[in-house]
Amino acid sequence: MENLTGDTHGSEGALLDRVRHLVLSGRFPPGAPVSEVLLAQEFEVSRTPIRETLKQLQHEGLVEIRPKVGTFVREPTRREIVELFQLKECLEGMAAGLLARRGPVPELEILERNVEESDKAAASQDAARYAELVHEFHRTLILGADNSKLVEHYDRLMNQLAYHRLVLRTAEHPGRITTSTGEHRAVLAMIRAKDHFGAEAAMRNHVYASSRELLTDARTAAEHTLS
Amino acid sequence: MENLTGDTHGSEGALLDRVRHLVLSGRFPPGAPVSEVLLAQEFEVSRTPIRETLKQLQHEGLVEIRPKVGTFVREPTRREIVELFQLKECLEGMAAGLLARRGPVPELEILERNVEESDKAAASQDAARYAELVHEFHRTLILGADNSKLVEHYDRLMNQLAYHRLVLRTAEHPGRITTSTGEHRAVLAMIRAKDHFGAEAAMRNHVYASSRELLTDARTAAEHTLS
DNA sequence: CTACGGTTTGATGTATGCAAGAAACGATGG
DNA sequence: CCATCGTTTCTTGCATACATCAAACCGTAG
Repeated sequence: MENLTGDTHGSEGALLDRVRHLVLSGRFPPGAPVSEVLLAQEFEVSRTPIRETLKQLQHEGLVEIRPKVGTFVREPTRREIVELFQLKECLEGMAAGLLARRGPVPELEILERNVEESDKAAASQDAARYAELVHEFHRTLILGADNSKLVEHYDRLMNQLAYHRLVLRTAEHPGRITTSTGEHRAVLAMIRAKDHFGAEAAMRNHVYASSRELLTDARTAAEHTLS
Repeated sequence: MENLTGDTHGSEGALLDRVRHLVLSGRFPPGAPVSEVLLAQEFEVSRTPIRETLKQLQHEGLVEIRPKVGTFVREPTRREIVELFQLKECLEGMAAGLLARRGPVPELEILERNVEESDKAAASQDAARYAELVHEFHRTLILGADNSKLVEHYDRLMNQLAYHRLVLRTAEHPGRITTSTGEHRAVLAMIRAKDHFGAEAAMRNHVYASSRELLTDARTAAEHTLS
């Protein structure tokens, strides 16, 4: 589950990943300032590489840099989250379509095994394992599209969604587990049938359903917090 | 035609845009080294802001930074270009669909006027004006989707496509002019009819056709260069 | 009590100096 | 003549010092 984005550019990206992980860990509440000197002390480096890292994170949408003022943890608005899910739907639908066109590729077998494992995890009510498998399914699908630029944009998108904070809650819905696996199977069936059009539609439908679930969940969770 | 991306973050982005413009101007051939000190002298600033700028451009895919070696103008491979056009098709199709759902919005009138102007430009064989209008059409469509994250990803995508180098050649095909406008009209008709499904399909078709044209053009251009 | 202006403070933005490493160059041995 | 190894040189990578600016603070006047 470590290294979600998969971008380890040698030794440089290590710092970026560490800072990103720190920001996403919830140690900084949304809107909190992220001081350059504090991070520099934390990671025992100078401000210069920290600055570059923060610029990257700003580009990823994780933090907001107000010039001459400071860097702050960015809390995405509900609207932005909806927008990001629309994009997710678009990109993952595209991936499903492309994968369907490719024919029999090794990624298909990985996806097959994934749904099998998902069934086992669902049967044993292993929410953590199930969430991991869901993540793996989506990422394998993206990788299977064989489009490196799609992967790049998808990674950026998922970073913007602050993956850790949002998506992992899906597994907390026991009812959602079977539904999700069923939708995964539907997508796979379309891909196997080389129906790229149907595969795209099925994937879009799945992403849309998941996002709706997450969004209503977030709303009720927020209401619970308020009450 | 300046400021293609529209991202002028106060005074900071100015340098970024200038460096990007310089890199895209063809003054550096693909693969050429982009020295930090040279850029620093060119823009009369220190190496520090130049470094940050180059990191951004690397993130945009315009340059490649080899650690401890240098920064080099990145020549996208043909495959990458194809991948980017696939993404373009996906994103612009999504935008057309979203715009169709929105109903009557001011962007629609802008698009209407755009095709009118395009006809005029085509009639007078004003290739430059036509190219400008084509660009404006696509960007208005993206903006009309009312999805800020889509705009961000689209801008990044267009930067990666090294817009100046590739797309502006479209207008050099006299035959393509009318075809393109016709496809624009088809998309607009679907949007007016609130057929978001058809709008997306029409837009995808248009982007695909344009990309095919550009890619074959690039191939023949390369062959001409070689002969 | 409130509004306003000067000051202080703390942050970022930039410039510069030094260290480290990779590629190019040349000398040397075969 | 060619391969190889040491050296040189140019680059980036990082650390530090200074400049700059925004926001908070406080004292004062109304």
